[in-house]
Amino acid sequence: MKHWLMKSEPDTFSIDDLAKVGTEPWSGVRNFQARNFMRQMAVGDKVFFYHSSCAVPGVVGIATVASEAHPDPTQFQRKSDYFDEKSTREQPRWDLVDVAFERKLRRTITLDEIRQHDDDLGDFALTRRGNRLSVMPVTAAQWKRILALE
DNA sequence: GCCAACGTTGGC
DNA sequence: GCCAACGTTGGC
Repeated sequence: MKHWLMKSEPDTFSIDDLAKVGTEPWSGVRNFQARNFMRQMAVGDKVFFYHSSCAVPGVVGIATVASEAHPDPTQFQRKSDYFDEKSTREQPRWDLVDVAFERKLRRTITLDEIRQHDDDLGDFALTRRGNRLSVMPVTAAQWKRILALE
């Protein structure tokens, strides 16, 4: 089983939104590296749900991967913000996975806190300078250490 | 294949 | 709202 971190802006889609719907197709990823990570996901993988672009950025919950990667339907929808004219049904460019709610953390493990533990965490995409990836891998050791902060 | 211009992300 | 950093695009 692998571990991941997925970012979401709480104004758009928060952990409470995920709790409400239960399962959400993670549409709208339009970055090749992030897409490739989703292609590596398997059902049952654990996901840190991370709130970005907000007052207190950080890990707010845990989700699980609920489907293999499959084509993101929004890439075909002309009216969608995520429409991609280079995508065809035969050769879609963008995939998504379904993400299922598992639980909210008892408190937010803030980005600030995670940074303070950089030495224990080793190389971590989230705190790498200039990182903008919205989907990234987390090692088992990083998962354990971050969760221990809860 | 280089690289400037542009758009986006995301912390602050 | 600012801006650093980065990915993508497109001209050459």
